[in-house]
Amino acid sequence: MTPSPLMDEAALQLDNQLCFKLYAASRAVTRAYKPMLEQLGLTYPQYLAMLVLWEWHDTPPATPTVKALGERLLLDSGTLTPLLKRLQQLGLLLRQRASHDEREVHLCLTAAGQALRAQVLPLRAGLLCASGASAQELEQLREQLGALLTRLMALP
Amino acid sequence: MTPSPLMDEAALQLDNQLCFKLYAASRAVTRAYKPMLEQLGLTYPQYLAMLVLWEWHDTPPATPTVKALGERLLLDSGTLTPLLKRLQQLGLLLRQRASHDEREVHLCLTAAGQALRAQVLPLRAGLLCASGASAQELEQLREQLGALLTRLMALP
DNA sequence: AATAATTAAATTGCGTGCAATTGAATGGTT
DNA sequence: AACCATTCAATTGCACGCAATTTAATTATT
Repeated sequence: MTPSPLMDEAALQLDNQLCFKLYAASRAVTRAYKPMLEQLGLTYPQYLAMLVLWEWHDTPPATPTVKALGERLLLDSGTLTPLLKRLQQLGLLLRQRASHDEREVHLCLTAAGQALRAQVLPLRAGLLCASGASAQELEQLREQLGALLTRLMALP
Repeated sequence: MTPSPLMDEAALQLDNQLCFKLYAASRAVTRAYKPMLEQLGLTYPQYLAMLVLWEWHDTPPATPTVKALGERLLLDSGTLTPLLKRLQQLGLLLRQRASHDEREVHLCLTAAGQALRAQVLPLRAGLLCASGASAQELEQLREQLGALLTRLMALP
């Protein structure tokens, strides 16, 4: 019988830390995405931002604000502003002030930004597949992470 | 019947991305640790480094090298060197060149570094407990992440 | 022994994350 | 209308992560 790793000294062993596994797995996934993202010329957070913009390009808001994107990715303007400037310099999107509310900056995919999407699906196909994990297993993990995330977001 | 999120256009929706859930959950956990870590005066990566040093202080290597710590945390010297310098400035450890091999830098906990450990257990008690997740659920998630991590590390 | 190859840290440069502040624009109140 | 509070981006400062290079020390080869 294995004693619960949540009690006593074993509680502080690195291998018993969910937090470390999460931290390490997240970086390992980023590393796994690296070869694919180099093909696209994107960093990992830039790719996530593009995923959202592609998704919203189909079902509005077609040109979301920085704030809306930030709420989706759980990132603030301190992170997003420089990231979006780089995506703009890559020619993938435009950042334009809303005329009806000069505080807002709307993000508008360029033709190149839209076209890039087509390159992703084939590249992505070989990715987690290469990890050797089953689709079912990955989906289960994703759902559990979603549940944890929901609880953590309700905390403070 | 829900179609598999690994096929067609839905494959690129953010909510279907394991990678995003992992990325977001990892940052959310770091956020959840924040109040506790402020009590300790540590950042999250610094805390993970201390966890390893505390663990090894009991069962050797008592004074591991930067390389050994890096292999444990999956971090390189580019990240660890400045982090360890900060821990040294906090008075928690010493960095000293090995006399038998001047390339190696060994990490030696100070009395203050060892003493800090006692503060962690009580603080940690209220943490994931506050997340509302069961210990069983967290342990299952940790094991699945470990399995994914193992596969991802075998990749390139 | 001299040279080449390897190894361990440190350094450099860039792109996040995030707290905190700033600045401009809007909305609400009196 | 004047004032106040709120909101949205941008900015600043600091600490990671990580690729790439550098430096110094050790080991392997010849």
